[in-house]
Amino acid sequence: MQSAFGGHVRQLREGLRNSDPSFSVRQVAVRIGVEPSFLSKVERGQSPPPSEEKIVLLAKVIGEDPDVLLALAGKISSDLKETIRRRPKLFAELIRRLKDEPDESVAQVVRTVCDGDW
Amino acid sequence: MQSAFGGHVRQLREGLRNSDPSFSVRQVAVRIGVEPSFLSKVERGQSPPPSEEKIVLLAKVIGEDPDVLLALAGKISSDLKETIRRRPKLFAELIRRLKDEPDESVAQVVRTVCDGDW
DNA sequence: CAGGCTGTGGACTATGTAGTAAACAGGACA
DNA sequence: TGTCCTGTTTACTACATAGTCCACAGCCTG
Repeated sequence: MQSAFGGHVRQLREGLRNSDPSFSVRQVAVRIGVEPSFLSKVERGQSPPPSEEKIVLLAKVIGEDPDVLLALAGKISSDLKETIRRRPKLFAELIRRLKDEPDESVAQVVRTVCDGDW
Repeated sequence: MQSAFGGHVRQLREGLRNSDPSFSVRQVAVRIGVEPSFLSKVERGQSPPPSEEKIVLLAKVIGEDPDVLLALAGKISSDLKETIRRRPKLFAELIRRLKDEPDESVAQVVRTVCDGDW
């Protein structure tokens, strides 16, 4: 596979189209502000994924998590980038430490942050 | 200011040049594998920062933390990107939760991960 | 059978990225 | 005074990103 982004989008959109015909390539394209031919090519992997902005809009329209869709496009939300960019050493170390930890451990850290009295 | 990257690099390089004349624009440029004219432009902010690869090399040569130099260039190390990309929901939530926490709190989390029995 | 929808194909474009190549001007020094 | 190193200027290039625009063929419906 060469990106998985397009196929995933197509699958979600087609699913929605079963109950609502307005989820056609053309109409969804218009809703996110691109040409239908472009969305068509993106869904078939003939064009690389669109910009972050369009991906976020698309996520809203097809009901997917924006971070997940961005990840499938090989991108990362610019607000996360900015957060890391502001304290690079701190966040770089944190992320590298958690890199190989299982999901549950990372989730535990998230919960700790949530509960803790800092 | 328009990027701070160039100025920072120049400052570090000039500092090193005081005790070792081999830290000239030309020679450092050769060491990291770019044309001297390019490094010159980068240091003066006349060209945008170079690629991640060159920035990491440059960091080694001038003795700066690669993550810090990448941050000054508005970039993030690709290994961090990849880690987030693999588990987008998990890491997105973690980073957003820590976004506004003080350095010490984030450092505490890092230590927790370090010590903890997962 | 015309008009409207559907998806798609091909050509093109503008901007950004990541530099190279060649030449020029000034200081040091032998 | 010639040559060597210094930083810098200008022009140019190759490739990626992020799309647009127009055209076409197929289906359905009044």
